[in-house]
Amino acid sequence: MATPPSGRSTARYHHGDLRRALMDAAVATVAADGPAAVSLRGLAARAGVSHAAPVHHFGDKAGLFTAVAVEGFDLLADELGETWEGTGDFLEVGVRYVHFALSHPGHFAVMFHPDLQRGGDPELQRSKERAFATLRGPIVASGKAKDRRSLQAVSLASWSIVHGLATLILSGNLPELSLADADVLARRVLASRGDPLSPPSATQGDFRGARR
Amino acid sequence: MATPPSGRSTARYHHGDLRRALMDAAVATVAADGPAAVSLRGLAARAGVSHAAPVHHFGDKAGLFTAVAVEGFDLLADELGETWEGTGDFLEVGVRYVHFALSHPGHFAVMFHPDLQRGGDPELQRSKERAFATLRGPIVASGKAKDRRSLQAVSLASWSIVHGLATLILSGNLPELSLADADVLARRVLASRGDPLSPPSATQGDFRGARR
DNA sequence: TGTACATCAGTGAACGCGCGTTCACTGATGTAC
DNA sequence: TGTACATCAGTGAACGCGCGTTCACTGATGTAC
Repeated sequence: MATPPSGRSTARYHHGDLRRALMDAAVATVAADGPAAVSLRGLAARAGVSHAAPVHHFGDKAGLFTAVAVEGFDLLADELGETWEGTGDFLEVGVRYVHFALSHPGHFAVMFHPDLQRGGDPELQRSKERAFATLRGPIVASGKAKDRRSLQAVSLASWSIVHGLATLILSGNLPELSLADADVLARRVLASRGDPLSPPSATQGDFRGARR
Repeated sequence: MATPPSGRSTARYHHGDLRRALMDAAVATVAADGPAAVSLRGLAARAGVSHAAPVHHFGDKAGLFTAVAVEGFDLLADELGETWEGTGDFLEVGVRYVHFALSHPGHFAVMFHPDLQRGGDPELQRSKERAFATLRGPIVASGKAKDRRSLQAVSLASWSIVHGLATLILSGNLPELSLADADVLARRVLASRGDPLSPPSATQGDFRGARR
């Protein structure tokens, strides 16, 4: 048996790599029409195989979405890690998060809808933890978060703003943007954190101390 | 004809208020299982009428979701406006945004999925604009956003962080929280904006100037 | 006050469609000897 | 090198189900006179 080029040894029998083709079809379908538009029959048709074939590879829809989520978290961890290593700039890590979401909309939607996935899957846990570590790492390393509670608040604030911006763009709540324009917008948004509502002398954060 | 208690004059014929009952069923279904779980037949069954009845009130699913979105934006505008009037504290407006999302998960999901709605609907446009004005208003009033571009960046940053936090909680990406605990968490997250990565002397924003 | 008519909310049968799942099968690839 | 067998990816027919939509209808409410 010819070993397939990628790591997975059970692929590349008849179809070539049906597993890969089905995941690609799923990702493209989610990106175009959302997770609700995915059906195993539809993916099979798109990959050019009979409608019962996907069962062999993923069991059911949740199995397929779990595989997509794992791949997505691994890709995200790679991209964020690379950005932090390359720039040492946490703002750029945030910009990259948004960039990832917009350039992998199919993966992104599946990753953050746990109800589509097999919750207990150990590989999913691993890839998720690895991705979160790339956001948490730089914050911990800075030594600014004294205790667990403040680490939680700070990392959740960072995660929320980039996740919120990505979500608003992807869900169609902002005007259409090119990928390059989105990078510029994300950079501007993340750099704009001086609080417009606090007194000029004590600019701290968007929300802090904002009183009329 | 007895005028129904609420404004809408065509309701309250046979069923009592089928329009209201169908919207309630839709909101509850979305909150429990997401928009994809909504079918006109299912809502009809839930409201105790025949499966063809909903067509009379909404035409189709998009019509129903549009009505839910309008109601949601109006509720959100009421709540945010009331909070700003009552407290004058923009941080509390943010907390209230998250609180609204968690206490009206069915409305919230529909509101921010424009592909479910009738895009051109004028009442939808109006209610949306009114809701956005309650976020933009306090920022403009502060006079801190000099030009259009900085107003855009600042308001989008504020919107992103609260929308992101709400979305992460609702989509099941954070541990389960009571509504009261979520208020506390939101307050802590929004108040934590001192940048953990910038030098102690120039604390500005989570992302700004974060270099190793 | 009473009758005749118009309106319209809601009914129920019927349609065609795409879905997930099951199951006996085919045929290509890999392995034992 | 060659044959016989095992494995397993993918097939295709069949099933029952819930869906949106259409359509002729019923019957309650509102209105004209």
